[in-house]
Amino acid sequence: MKLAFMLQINIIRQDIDSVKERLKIKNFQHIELVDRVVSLDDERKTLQFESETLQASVNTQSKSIGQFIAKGLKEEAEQAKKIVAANKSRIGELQQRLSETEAQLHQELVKLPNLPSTKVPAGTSPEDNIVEREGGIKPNLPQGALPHWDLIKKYDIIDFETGAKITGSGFPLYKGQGARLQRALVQYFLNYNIAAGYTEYLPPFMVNESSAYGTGQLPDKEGQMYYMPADNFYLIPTSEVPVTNIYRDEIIKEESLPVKMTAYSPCFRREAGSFGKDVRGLNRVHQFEKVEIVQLTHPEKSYDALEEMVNHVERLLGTLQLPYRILKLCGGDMSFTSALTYDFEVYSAAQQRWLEVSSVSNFEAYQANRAKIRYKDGNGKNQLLHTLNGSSLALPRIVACLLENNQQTDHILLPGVLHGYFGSDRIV
RNA sequence: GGUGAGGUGGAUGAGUGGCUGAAAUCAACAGUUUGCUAAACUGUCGUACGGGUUAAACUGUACCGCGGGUUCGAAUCCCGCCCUCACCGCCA
Repeated sequence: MKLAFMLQINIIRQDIDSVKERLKIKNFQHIELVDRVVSLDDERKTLQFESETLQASVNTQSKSIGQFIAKGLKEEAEQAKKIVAANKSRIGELQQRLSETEAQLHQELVKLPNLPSTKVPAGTSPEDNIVEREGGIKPNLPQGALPHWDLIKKYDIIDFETGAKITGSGFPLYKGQGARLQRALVQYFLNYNIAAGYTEYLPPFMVNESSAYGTGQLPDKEGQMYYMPADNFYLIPTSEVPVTNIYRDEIIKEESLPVKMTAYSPCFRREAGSFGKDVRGLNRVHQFEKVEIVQLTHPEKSYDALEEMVNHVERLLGTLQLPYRILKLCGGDMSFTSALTYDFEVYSAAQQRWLEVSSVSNFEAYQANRAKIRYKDGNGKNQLLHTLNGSSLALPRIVACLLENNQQTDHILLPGVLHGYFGSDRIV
């Protein structure tokens, strides 16, 4: 971690003004951090230079002490020891200040979010997102159509009340056909990703602090993750965290790129402070199932990979026959770590609103810098690669839409691709 | 949870206080040889942060799991922690 942040400061120093400009596009509120970070880095360099120069002379002296002793020149040895002792106390002070400065620099640096790509539109709220395209057909629901929170009761497939009894609100208890539908969707999504060349992983569902820093959840999302103090572990908010960290501190052969990985995991999110119909039913829960795709790519190929991933998710949504739209997020709505993000939303016909079901992002070198994920280039130099990820897909809102959009008077029809996995063409 | 062994460069693996940023072997890369492949031979071959340079060259410091300590000097000695492996206990 100590080494990695050094790389980022050099990128900032190359063009301080443009860094500030791009942070403004991201609606970042503390632009002054950039200047602070640069001046801390100046201080660091000065201290380091002075301390290392002194250390070099100490090292030379120490060698000569060894030689004096070997030749039996006691007087000279004692003399040299005195000089060394004087220098060492000075080095001690410098080192002290240096490590304080480094700690401050690191502390400030990790507060800086990723820079948005030049393709990102300015904006501060979801209204400023740009609709790239829409697909699928919105259904005309019959009179008396029910929202999913009523449908799940009607068919007895998800029990929020008992989930709340067992754990708390936002922890759904899936039952019978509801549980089976979860399993069917996970299976289908994984197989779909594997067919596109992704390697399947089943990762740990808790991560340590280094992993959480590596992908940028810390320090930004501290408090949004469930934390286990006894072991200093975090429950994962997405399998992006463990999966990307598979390659933390690794150097990958260039010819092995891109690395394509997929994983199912439950996701745990505290999501404090929301209420009302935004969080009703499956719209927002503390634990949910998700299948994720992650790519590690050559820096020059990452935007091609992003497009490929967007198309991949779009086709997947198409097979579910749900009406969807793709948004390019504006600077202010993007995550801390992202350089460019496309959100996928499906249309929830009974609620008559769009629900986010996937978010596909290019992090460029931001995560790679933190997690020290590199490849060796043609000149034998280690270079940061680019990381990307996306949901394919998050289950709850998909389920909400499947239920609402396909409801009939006494059953719910499922799309054809799920029949085999679910073992039936309908929920009854 | 208990006991024991161990963590050294891409890999294997030497190294118990200065001549060790680290032997040797393998892998990798470059070259020579070779009809091709193979083999043989020669050379290169860790990382990070500084100084220096148009860029190099060159040069300083640190790093042998992590963090402290002893010493003029630590991979090597001491303390704490983490991890891995083995066996035992418990257990899905």
